Formats: sequence, C-alpha cells, structure tokens
Amino acid sequence: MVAKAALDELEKILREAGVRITRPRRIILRILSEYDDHPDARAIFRRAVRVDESISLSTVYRTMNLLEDKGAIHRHSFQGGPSRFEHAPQNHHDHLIDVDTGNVIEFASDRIEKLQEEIARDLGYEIVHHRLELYGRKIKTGKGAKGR
Amino acid sequence: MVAKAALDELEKILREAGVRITRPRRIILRILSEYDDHPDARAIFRRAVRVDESISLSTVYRTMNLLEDKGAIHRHSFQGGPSRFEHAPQNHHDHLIDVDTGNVIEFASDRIEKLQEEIARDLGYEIVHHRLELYGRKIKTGKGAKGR
DNA sequence: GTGCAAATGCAAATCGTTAGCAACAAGCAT
DNA sequence: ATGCTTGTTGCTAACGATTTGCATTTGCAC
Repeated sequence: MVAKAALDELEKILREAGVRITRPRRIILRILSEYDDHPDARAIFRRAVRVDESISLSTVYRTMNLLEDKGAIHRHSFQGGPSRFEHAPQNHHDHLIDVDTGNVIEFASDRIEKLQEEIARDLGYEIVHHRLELYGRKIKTGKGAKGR
Repeated sequence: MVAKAALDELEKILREAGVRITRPRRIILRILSEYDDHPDARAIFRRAVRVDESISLSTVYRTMNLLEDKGAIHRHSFQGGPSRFEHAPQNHHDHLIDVDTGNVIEFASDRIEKLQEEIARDLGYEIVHHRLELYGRKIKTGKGAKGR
C-alpha cells in the first residue's frame, strides 16, 4: 500500500530521529506498510515470523511503542479488544467498525471536526486528540443475502 | 446523585428482568448511584468493601457485566486504562477527558449525533453504538496559575 | 420452612502488555 | 575491514485487568 521509496524515506526519517534500523524493525515497518487493515500486535507478529522465524512478540510491542512515539503509526483501542495499529495517515480520519465482522472503514468529516473543536472550546479546553468510533451493522438492502 | 426511590425502581426493573437482588448487588447498585464520577471496578470494589468486608472483586466484575447487559450502566474504555462505568444516563452524552487530571466532563451535541448517523448511512451502515471522546487540556486563561 | 437454581468468594487461569537481563548487532570511529 | 559502545533483541518472568472453575451459600418461588 506504500511505495518502496516511501518506506526508504520513512527509515531515513527514523534514523535521523536517532532510531536504529534493525532487521526486526525493517521487517515490521514493511509489514505495516503493506497492511491495509488495522492489525493488532499478534497479527503483525504472525506475519513477521513468516519472514524471520526468530522475531519475538516483545519486539513487536516495543517497536509499536517506538513508532507510536515517533508518530509513524497510530494506535487504536477499539471496544474491548487489543490495540490495533495503522501507519500514520497523512489525512486524519475516524473509524466505523462493523460489529459483525470487525472490519474497519475509514471516514472523515470536516464538519464533525469543527464541531468538536467548538465544543471543547466552549468547555474551556483545547483538544489534544480525539477518538470517534462508530460501531455499526450493515444495512441489509432488499435484494442480496446477508452473511453472518 | 440518584434518589432512593429511583434506586428501588431500578431494583424492581432488574428483578422483573429475572435478576436476583442479592446483598452484593444491592450494595454495588447503591454505590454506583452515588458516584458522580466514572469509577473503575477497583474503585467500586474499594467502596463496596467498606460496606461489606466480604464482597469480592470478582463479584464486582460479574455485576458490572450483568448490569451492562441489562442496560443499567454504561462501560467506557478510555485511552489505556481499565473500564470505567457510569449508571445509564437517560440523556445520551459523550466525554471530554482532561489529559492532565483524568477528569471526565460530559457533553452532548445533537448536531454531531445527526452527522454521525448521516455518515454511517452513506456508508451503508446503521449505528449500533458509538464512542466519541475528546482528550483535551484546559486552556490557560490569561489570569490564574495552572496546576500540574 | 424447603428446595433448587443462581450467585458468591476464593484461587487459579487467561489475555494483552511490559520489564529484567544476558547475548547480540548497528553504526560510528579507527 | 575491525573493534567499541550502546541500543536492541529474544527469552522468560511479571504485571494489571478481567474471567473462570468450583465448592459453598443464598434468593426466592412454592
């Protein structure tokens, strides 16, 4: 989902931020860039192991913390489950989670963003970050069958 | 924060839903009704133990699950911490969490609710529930000092 | 009161995540 | 290339939140 060049660029940025580019990190970074979904640590780990048998789950967790720190990825803590990650998107968006499948759909709404800021301001706060998650179920259209 | 009568009423509703009103449950229900904050299981447990030494943490957890199931309380999973609960509010609202203090401020916005439904509908979904949390920092007004 | 299913307390188990530590490897200096 | 120094790794044990198994107790319908 991300060009090779962009990956190299990211590594460069990280290196300049004092992050050593190790073999496990390179592998995780690549996996992250390929994922279009929002994988959790275990899912990343499973894929990493297929590339390098010796990678440990701890390293995945540590790397996720590091990358989150550096702003390279975002962490989402959806209802009840483990943290799920995505490579930092340039365009901010929120999430609609399909309660039946766990699938995540991204969406963005300027109007909602504006309203949020307005509300916070009225309460005397400035927003540091926010979290908007819609948990929904697919509307069955008249025609087709519906899974699950 | 809730009248005694309302508590009795709630017990009645639960009983009619097939829930046995046991001593631990009665105690927890009362604590919940008195709390104005959004306590987590441990906080509830601490208070419960002061009333009845023998109450166990498991029972608190089990009761929270039960009450959530019955719709008597809402569970919030704010960033990183344990689940926090509040007695089911009649009026829906969202939360602004003070990142410095952990304090929770409730707010409601019809316009945001409407926008959310609209967005979900456009994506082919109906909202089951949603979560909107603003994490903010108090805006320092010119005058006073600022804690922390 | 009596009986029985449901609820309790306790301890052990589970899940996601972090921490401690010895072995190891990135990246700079040589 | 080679060696150093320090950050990073894999491993295992620890952690905090929450759940579960089970023997014992307790609502509450009769």
